[in-house]
Amino acid sequence: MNDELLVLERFLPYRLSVLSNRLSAAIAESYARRFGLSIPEWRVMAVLALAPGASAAEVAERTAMDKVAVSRAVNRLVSTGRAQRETAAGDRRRSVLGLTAEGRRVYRRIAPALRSFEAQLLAGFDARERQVLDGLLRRLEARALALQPPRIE
Amino acid sequence: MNDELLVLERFLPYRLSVLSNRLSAAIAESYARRFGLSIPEWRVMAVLALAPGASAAEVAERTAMDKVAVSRAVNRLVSTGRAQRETAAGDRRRSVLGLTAEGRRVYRRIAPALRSFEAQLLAGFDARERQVLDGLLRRLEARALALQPPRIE
DNA sequence: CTTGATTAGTTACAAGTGAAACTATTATAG
DNA sequence: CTATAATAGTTTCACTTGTAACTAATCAAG
Repeated sequence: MNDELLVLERFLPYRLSVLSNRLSAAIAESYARRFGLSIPEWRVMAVLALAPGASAAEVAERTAMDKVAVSRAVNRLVSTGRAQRETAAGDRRRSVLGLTAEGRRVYRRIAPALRSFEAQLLAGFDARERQVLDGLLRRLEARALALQPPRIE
Repeated sequence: MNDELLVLERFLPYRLSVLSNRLSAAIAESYARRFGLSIPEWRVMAVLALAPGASAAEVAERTAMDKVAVSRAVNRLVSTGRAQRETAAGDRRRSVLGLTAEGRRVYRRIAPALRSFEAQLLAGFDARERQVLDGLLRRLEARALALQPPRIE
């Protein structure tokens, strides 16, 4: 294979991008249709369900979103009555975020459907294969963080 | 593990999204800095390098982009002198796209750097592991296409 | 204390994106 | 042949997103 050429369809970052976009689009379309949620909003909800009381920075950390995106998503969630924002007692810069009862209701509708979607996605994979996949992804994740960006001269 | 909960960090579509975004961002930043190319522009170039004479629809097909994005990317490439657009002889709706000499020059600078980035990303993987990864991805790609979106009631 | 640096989060603006409407051309049915 | 439908690609408009600048609060050095 000529070293000067790059076949997009075989280029790992491209394949991951296409696969990931297809999955995200299918998933996002579902909760957007039913609840008018965007991807950032859903991600914030998913974190707040497990980490109630988190600050915006913690949510950003755990969702791989930046703080601006979190701020906007939280605003929409608050204005639709799905999340609440208070000010931290000890540090009035920090916000204390959480789902409302309504937010938890929405979450409980979505989370199981997504888990079952994931289960179907992995339906053809036995336990060993899942472990292998997990391990390979874990190593790719680590390398992606450590690697230097391509140097183009 | 409670079936009502979804741990974002272990949810496969989310992991793929974060991994893919990190990789794409690192790569895109490189060719953006050096050549002012966006991701859509680079993808179009990558296809045209291998399939000169393709139409916009063929490019859209092979890059998983929609036709609007292709149209805009081609416009920018043409205006920066990296691609050329002619009208197909037999069908004047269809365009015949290709890289200019300058476009090919840019491509030859970028493609090897990206291949070497991919090589580094996979540096810790032996031949068998690469094959396994390829096979697992292939199956996920197939399932992603076949699967029905989550049904949220 | 008080001043400068840091941190949390928001706002503003420019650029990018997607869906739908549109133009031009070719294909098809009657 | 027309008239209608379908196809290729572009334009438009509303919306999202990303970067940088900003505000408010806390921290740290002197």
